[in-house]
Amino acid sequence: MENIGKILVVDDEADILEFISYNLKKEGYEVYTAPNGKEALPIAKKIKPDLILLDVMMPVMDGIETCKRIKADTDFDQTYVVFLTARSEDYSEIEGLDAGADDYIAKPIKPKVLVTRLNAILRRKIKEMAAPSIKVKDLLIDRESFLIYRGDQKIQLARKEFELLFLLASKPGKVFTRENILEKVWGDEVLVVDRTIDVHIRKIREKLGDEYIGTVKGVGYKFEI
Amino acid sequence: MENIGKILVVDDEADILEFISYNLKKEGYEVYTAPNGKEALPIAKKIKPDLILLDVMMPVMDGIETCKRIKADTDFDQTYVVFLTARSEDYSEIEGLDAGADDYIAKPIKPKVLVTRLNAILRRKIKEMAAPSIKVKDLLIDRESFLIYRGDQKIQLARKEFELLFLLASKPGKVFTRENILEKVWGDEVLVVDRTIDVHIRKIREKLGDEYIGTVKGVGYKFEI
DNA sequence: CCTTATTGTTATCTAATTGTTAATCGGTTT
DNA sequence: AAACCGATTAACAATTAGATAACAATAAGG
Repeated sequence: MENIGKILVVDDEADILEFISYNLKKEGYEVYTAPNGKEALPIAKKIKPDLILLDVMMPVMDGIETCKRIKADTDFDQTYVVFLTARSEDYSEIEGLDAGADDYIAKPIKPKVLVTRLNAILRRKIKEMAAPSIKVKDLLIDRESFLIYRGDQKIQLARKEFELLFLLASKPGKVFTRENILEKVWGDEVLVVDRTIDVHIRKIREKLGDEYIGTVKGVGYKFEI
Repeated sequence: MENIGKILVVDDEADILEFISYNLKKEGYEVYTAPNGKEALPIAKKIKPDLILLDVMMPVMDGIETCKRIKADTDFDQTYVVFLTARSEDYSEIEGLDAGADDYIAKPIKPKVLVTRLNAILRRKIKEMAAPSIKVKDLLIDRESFLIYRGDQKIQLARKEFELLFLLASKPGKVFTRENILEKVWGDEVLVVDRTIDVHIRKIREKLGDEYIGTVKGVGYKFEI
């Protein structure tokens, strides 16, 4: 699996650290760990993680304090912070929000929930940072206006169609498997059947012509160079 | 987080300085500090802050005096000054007004209040500095008179309708999400439901015709080029 | 204080988008 | 040539988002 992001996990219990770490690595994340807030900060400074997963209750420096320091540091403008909170400590939700956390995950942690939530958060992040427009062949695919320009012709695609084309066009020539596409365009919360993608591909071809999207039988689709 | 403005905070108490600084940075402001009026002036000269947050009671050079000097300097035409005043020192309100302050915040400071007030002030500032009128298609959208001119026809929009149209027209073609619109037109203190935007869009379309504002389903609205 | 205009909410209707299914096609394999 | 495979395509169904109208709350002006 490709490299999809760096995550720093901070928790004082070695078991939990390993459990989370294992599950995230399996997912393809680059995982770093720290046993408390104090040690976490310099590590974070160095590796610039995309996301920091922070236990609220820790010795030395707790999650709230760590989060505050992270959010106060402009180096971490691009870093998401997610709290791990025991369900009983729901007071932390208030404090945590105040400290600037971006999301919460309640303990006990289920691997599926963990991975799903983090995927969702990081996908959002990637989208926000994505280039607003792509130029390929004679097309300009423009996120600002959600239009495809071909010469002075404007072509309007439906939202999903647009996202799908945008994905393929973001790496012309690369074959995206249906699994890929599903994950990136639909997100893993949603469950749709494979054929749905084919149908959307067809709609795009109808609107743009057949010359842009190629089929690689048994593998997936790609934007033709 | 985007860069939304530069703020210079001037106070002789290091604790307060840090407290304010932290809360404003969290909000995305670029924050500078100074311990008194005398030191504040050269810093202000250099960084040209959008807003100066000024404690009234300070050694070396107090807030009133500092404010007078700032307001006397044409370099700071564009700079807002907000006083921090202890509730008991209400006399300062008179003096402060006299010195040309734009607003007051009473100590003890609550982070929410601080941030909300400054956001409001700076939003107002941004609006005031924005181009007073926009020409798009056959429309002249004029802030001075809050009127829309089409040829020699004058069209009157309600305030919110005007602001909304003005926003969309400020970047013709760009799609604004409802979230975008809410933030820019309503501001984050107010909470209104998404449909409200739709209704305002409809009102604008009623008054101007359907050809100006386009809908991008699942995304938002845009001013049609 | 009353009236009116503005602003905001809600429920219903409509149309576009999105998703499913199944028949069909074209190429490959046996 | 028959069976097989995955992709294409058309037709249809489900879902969702937005338009709209009618109404309620709030603010502004006389």
